[in-house]
Amino acid sequence: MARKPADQSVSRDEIIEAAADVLRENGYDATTMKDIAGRVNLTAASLYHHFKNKDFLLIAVLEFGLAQAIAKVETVVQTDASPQDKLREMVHAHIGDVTDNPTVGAAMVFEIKSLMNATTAGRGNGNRTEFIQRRDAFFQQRDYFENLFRNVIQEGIDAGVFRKVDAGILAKAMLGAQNWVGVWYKSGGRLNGREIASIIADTFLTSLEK
Amino acid sequence: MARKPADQSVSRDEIIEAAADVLRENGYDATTMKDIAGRVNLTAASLYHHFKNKDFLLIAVLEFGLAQAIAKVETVVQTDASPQDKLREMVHAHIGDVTDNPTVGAAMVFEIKSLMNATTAGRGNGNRTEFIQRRDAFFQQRDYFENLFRNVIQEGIDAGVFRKVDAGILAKAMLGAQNWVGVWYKSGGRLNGREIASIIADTFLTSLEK
DNA sequence: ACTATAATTAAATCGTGATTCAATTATTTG
DNA sequence: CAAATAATTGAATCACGATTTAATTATAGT
Repeated sequence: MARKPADQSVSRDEIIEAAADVLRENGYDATTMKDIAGRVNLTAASLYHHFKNKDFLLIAVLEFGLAQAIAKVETVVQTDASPQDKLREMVHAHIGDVTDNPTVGAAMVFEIKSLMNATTAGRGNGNRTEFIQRRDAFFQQRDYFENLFRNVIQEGIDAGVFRKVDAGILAKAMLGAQNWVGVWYKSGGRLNGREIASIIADTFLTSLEK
Repeated sequence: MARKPADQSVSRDEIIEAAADVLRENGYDATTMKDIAGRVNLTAASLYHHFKNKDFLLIAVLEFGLAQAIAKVETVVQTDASPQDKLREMVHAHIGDVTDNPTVGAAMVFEIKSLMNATTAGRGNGNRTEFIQRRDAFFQQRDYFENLFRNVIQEGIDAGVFRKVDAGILAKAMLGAQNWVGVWYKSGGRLNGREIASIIADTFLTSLEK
């Protein structure tokens, strides 16, 4: 009943993934610290060694998921492919991320709500301001992610290869459709992630054709 | 401290709308029965006269919102307009619903999660089965709603006015984009609901052109 | 080896919030 | 109007779950 030997020790990242799992299944409030701890054979109390409180654990999960999505999409953006090809690959990257990591995918849709309303009432309150900052930073990252799409769309328009549309709304529509996949997707269904991505990418690219 | 005179009396529907409001702001778990009751000048205890428990109140809100959306979209479907015009109007109906009733709109996205995980642990348990039924029925309605879109898309394909696409996925993509509007839309923003609907309808219709 | 630091835990706090109860007043029905 | 029903409420219950604390063992640094 104390520190576990090195090989049974649990890392911060392992906790985050476990938390994402449970969150996916139960949602923030329905998920107890004990549930999360259980997944990695720890007790609830142990989690407090790694995270200040439940809110911070939640935000860590979301940051993790978003960072991953951004990373994948960014590599595509940095390519020197045509706007069409870039956008197509970005859709694949995002949907691929969402489908083969449904755990995080759904969380990104559902739990942001919990994030906005997070209390961080934890008695100690210097936390509160720190939390607010992390949360705001998170939402900025969300915007950044969305802008990756918006910018490529705009690039295409400026380059004359895309029809002239409202890039901002288009980007939001795309993210809506793509995020939603994380909600309804079930592995083993009629189509796999790649196929779904193809159809959705095709839908928007066709719409953008001049 | 007992029954209020007729004019101050609160109806079941008023409670549902108040609940939708609070839910929109705080999310299911963060919303207390007291919060909801407060909105209509009742006490938490009073709510139990109208709803068996919190879960049933939640489902009542969602049923209400979905029924409303379905009603609007259905009237368009029954029209004898062309698939193109029908689909355009359906998008307007849905997004219009979501934007001028954001309260319910966001709930439809976020709270279904709470619904799936609803406990209805209420000691009395004959409730449980009843709840399961209501919940299943609700999800069937969701499917029905989605199919309204799917069917019109398919009609268009069959009639040769739409490009041949996977109607099922298209419908999901559309609903994803449209539902998402309820999440980011703020009245007073750059565009109003009608304008947003136009852009999104245009996006998908263009994509479906032969 | 020895000391400081890290990781864990069992057990104790502490609130909060859903639900239940018994009592009370308004409406409705016959 | 009397009885039955509806709508409400304040005051208990009752659990559960986040967080804190003090103690304990493993590792790392020197």
